[in-house]
Amino acid sequence: MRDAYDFKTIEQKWQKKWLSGRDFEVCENAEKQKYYALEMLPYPSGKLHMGHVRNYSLGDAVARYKWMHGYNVIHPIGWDSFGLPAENAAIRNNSHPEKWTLENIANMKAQCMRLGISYDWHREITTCLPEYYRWNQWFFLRMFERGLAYRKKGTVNWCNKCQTVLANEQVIEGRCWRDESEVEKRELEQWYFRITDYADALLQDLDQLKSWPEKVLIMQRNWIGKSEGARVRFLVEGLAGGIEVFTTRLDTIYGSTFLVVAPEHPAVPDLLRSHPSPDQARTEIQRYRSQQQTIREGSEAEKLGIFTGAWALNPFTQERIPVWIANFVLMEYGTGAIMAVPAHDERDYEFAKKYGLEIRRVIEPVETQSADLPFCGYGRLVNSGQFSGMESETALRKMFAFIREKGIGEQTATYRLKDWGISRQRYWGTPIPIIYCAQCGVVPVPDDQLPVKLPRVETIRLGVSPLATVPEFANVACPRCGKPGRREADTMDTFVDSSWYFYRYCDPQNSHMPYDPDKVKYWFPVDQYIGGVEHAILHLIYMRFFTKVMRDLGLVQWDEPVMNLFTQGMVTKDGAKMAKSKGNVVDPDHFIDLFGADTLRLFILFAAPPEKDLDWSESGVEGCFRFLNRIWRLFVRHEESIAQPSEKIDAADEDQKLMRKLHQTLHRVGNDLERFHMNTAIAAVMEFLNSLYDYEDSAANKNRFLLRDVFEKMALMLSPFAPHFAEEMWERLGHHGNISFQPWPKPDPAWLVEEQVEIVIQVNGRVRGKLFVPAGIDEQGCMDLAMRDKKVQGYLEGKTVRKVVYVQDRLLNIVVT
RNA sequence: GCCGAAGUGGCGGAACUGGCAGACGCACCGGACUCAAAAUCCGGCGAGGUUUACCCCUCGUGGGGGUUCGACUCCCCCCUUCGGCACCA
Repeated sequence: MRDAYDFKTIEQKWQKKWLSGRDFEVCENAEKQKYYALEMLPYPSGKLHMGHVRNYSLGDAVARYKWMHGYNVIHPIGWDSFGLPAENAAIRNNSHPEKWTLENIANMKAQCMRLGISYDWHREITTCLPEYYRWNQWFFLRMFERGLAYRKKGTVNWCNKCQTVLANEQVIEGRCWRDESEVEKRELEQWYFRITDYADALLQDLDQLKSWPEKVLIMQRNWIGKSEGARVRFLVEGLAGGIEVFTTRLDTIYGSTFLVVAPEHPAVPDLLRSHPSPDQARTEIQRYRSQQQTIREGSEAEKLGIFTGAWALNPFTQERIPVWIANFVLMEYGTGAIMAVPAHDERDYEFAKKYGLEIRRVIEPVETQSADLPFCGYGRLVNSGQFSGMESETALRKMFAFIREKGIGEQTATYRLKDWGISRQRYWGTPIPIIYCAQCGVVPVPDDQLPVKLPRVETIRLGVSPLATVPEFANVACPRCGKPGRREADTMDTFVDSSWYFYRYCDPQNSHMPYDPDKVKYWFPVDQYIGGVEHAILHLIYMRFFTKVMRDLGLVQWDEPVMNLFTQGMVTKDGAKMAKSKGNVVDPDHFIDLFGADTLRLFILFAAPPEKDLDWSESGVEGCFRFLNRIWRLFVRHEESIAQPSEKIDAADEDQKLMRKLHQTLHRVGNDLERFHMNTAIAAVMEFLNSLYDYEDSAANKNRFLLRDVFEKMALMLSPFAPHFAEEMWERLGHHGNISFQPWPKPDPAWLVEEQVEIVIQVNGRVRGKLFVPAGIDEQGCMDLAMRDKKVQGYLEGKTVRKVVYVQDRLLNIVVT
C-alpha cells in the first residue's frame, strides 16, 4: 500500500507549508492587478457546517483561479463575533460570552485550516475585540455629527425571548428572525440610523449592480418599496392643521367620500371631541391598537372602524365627508391617514359596504366594458369637475399642479423602508459611545476616549440593559461639563459590525484610523462577494447604506462596495434547514477524517449547481473519493517515467485523440469556472479521466512526453477544487512553488479544431442517421455524402425534397413530402 | 393577493446562443480478477414495441395549446413546489 492516496499526510503537509511559507499573505502591489475575493464572514456558533464548507470551497476556487491568472488576490476571513447566541450560552453555562466566543473561533479557525482554504490569516478580524469595535463607535460618532444617528421615541419591535428590540429587517412575518417568536410593539426611546435619507440612492444605485442576481435586486427594490403619489391636506372642522393623507391615486380624489386615520394617529384625541360617547370610542380604539401585529396586518383580518364624529372637507369637491378611525390604516406608513375611495380601492370598498358609506364612481375603464366596483385600474375620469374626461395619466399631472398652486399638498414618494433601529438592550455588543448629562443633554464620547470598552459583567440578567448594572461603566463624568453623567447602556445591533468589515480587511491592524484610505483604494471594490441569499435584504442593504454614508463623509470615493455578488443555495438535510435544535447538522470533520478535505470540497461543489439548494446526502461523497483515487493510481503507475521532462515523442493516433480531449477539457473547465459552474467543471475533469483510462487500455506504447503533459495539466485544473492533491502531484512532477501561483493552462486552439465532425442527418426533423464529415464542409458536399447513406436513401425514396436546412458541423435536415 | 425562480431516468444533475435529451456522479445489473469477499478494472442502465443476436420503430423533459424544417430551450394558458413582499393607501 506504499502508493495509496494518503490524504491525511498530504493535506497536513501542504497546510503546514502554506502557513509557514505565508503563501497567501498579500500586500498592495501597484504592478499587479488586484482581485478582492470575499466570503461572508461567519458567526462563530461553534462548528463549521456544510453551508460554510460550500461557501468557502466556492470562494477558494475563485481565489485560486484568479491567482493563476496573475491577479494579486486578497482573500480574507474574520469572525462576526458579537451577538445573542454567545450571551445566551453564557447565561446557560454561567460563564462569559467572550470565553464561549473565542473558543468557538479557535475551533472554527482550525476547521478552516483543515479545509485548506487560501485565507490570508494575517488579515483575520474579530469584531468583538476593542481593536475592531472602536471603529463601530467611531463611525457612529461621525454619523451622530451629521444627524445620521439620532435618538427618538417610537414604536419598536420587541422580541420577548431575546429581550431586545429588533430592526424592521429582523422581523419576518411578524416573527423574530432568530427564534421565530412573536414580535410585540413597544414604545421606547432608541438610537436610529437615518437609512431613509438614502432610500432613493439605495434604489437608484441598484442599476449599477449589473452582476448581482436579479432576485436580490428585486428583493431590495421591494424592501425599499417606493410608491409615488401625493400628500394632500384635508381641512377638518374644529381641528387646527387638518389631516394630511398620502395617496398614490390622486386621480380618484373626487370619489373620496370619507377619511380614515390610524388608531395611533396623534389627532385621534382631538377628533373624538365631537363623539357622542368618547369613552366607548376610546375603548374600541384601544382594542384595535392592542390587536397583535400579525392579526392586524394581513388582508384577511376583519376591517373594523368607528366614526369619530368629526367632519373633513374634500379639497377638490368642497364636500363634507366623515372622519373614521379604523384598524386597517397603519400609522407606520405614509401619514397614518388615508382618503378613502371606496369605488376604486378594495379595502375602502369593503369598509364602505360594511358601514354603509357612500361609494361614488369617478373612473371609467377605457378598454374593458366592466362596470363592476371596485375598479382599481387607471381609466378616464368622470364626476370629477374640471378633470372629467381626462385619462388618469393626464389628470394626475394636472392635479399635482393643482394642489401645489392651491398650497394644499405636494407630489412626493413614500417608502416602505424605515430608519434602522440599532439599539439593543443586551450585553454582547458594541457600546454606544454616548453620555447623558443633566445639563448638557446627549453628549458624544470624544474620539480620544475611544474605545468605550465593554465592561465585564459577571452575571448577565435579562430584562434590563446589562451595562446599566455596572456602576463603574454607567456612572461617568460628562465630557463637556465634568458633572456626573450616565453612559448609554444599550449596545449596537451586530449588523453594524458586518456593514463595513470588508474595509477593515484592507488594513486590519490600523490603530489610528478604521483603515488607510490608500490601501482601501487599492483593493476596492470587492470583485466577488459570495454568501447565502438569506442576507439579500438585511446585511446587503445595510452594507450598501454604510458605503454611501462613508462616501458622503469623504471616506471612500464610490457608491457601491461590491461589484459581483454570488448567492449560493442553502445546504439542507431532508429538505429542512440544518439546525442544532433539529439535530440534523452534518459535521464536516467526519468527512474530512474519512475522505479528506479535498474530497469533501470536490463533492460539495460537484453535487449541485452552487446557486441551487443542496439537500445533503452522503451517497456520492465516495464517488469523489474514488475519482481522486483513480487519478492517483494512474499517476503513481507512470510516476517514475514522467517525473522528469523528456524528449518530445511523435504522437500516435491515440495520443492525438487524448491530446484533443485534454485541450477540450481545458477549454470547458475554464469556461465553466468563469460562469460559476463548478459542478460541470469537475464533471469535465472526470470525463477526461475516463478518456485517460481508455488511452491506458488502447495505446500500445505510452507516450511519456504526452503523459507528463497530461498529469501536469490535470494537477493545474484540479488545484482550485482539490488544492492539496494538486500540490502533491505538482511536486512529484518535479516542480517547486505553490501550484496556485502557476499560470492557468490555456487550451491550444489548434487542438480544439476537429478535422472530422459527426453530424446528424434528419429527415423531416427526425434523426435518421449520423455521418462523419470533414469539418467545415459546405451544404452541397454534406448533402452529397448524406445521399450516399443507405438509410437516408430509404427515407427519401419516392418523396420530393422541399427544403434542406443545414447547420455547419451540426446537422442536415432534409424536408420531404 | 402581488412579484420572482424552478419542475428532466430509481436519485443528484447535464444540454451557455432553439439542432443527437439524459454528460458526470450515485444506486443497481453483468463480466474479469479472487478459494471467497472487499477493492479494482471492463461493460450495461428512460419507457414500450418488434425481433428476442445485432438492427430498427414509437413514445418521452409537470399538463394543454402555439411559433418553427426542428422546442428541455421561445410565446400563451394551467398545475405543483420553493423564495420574497403583503390591509403599503
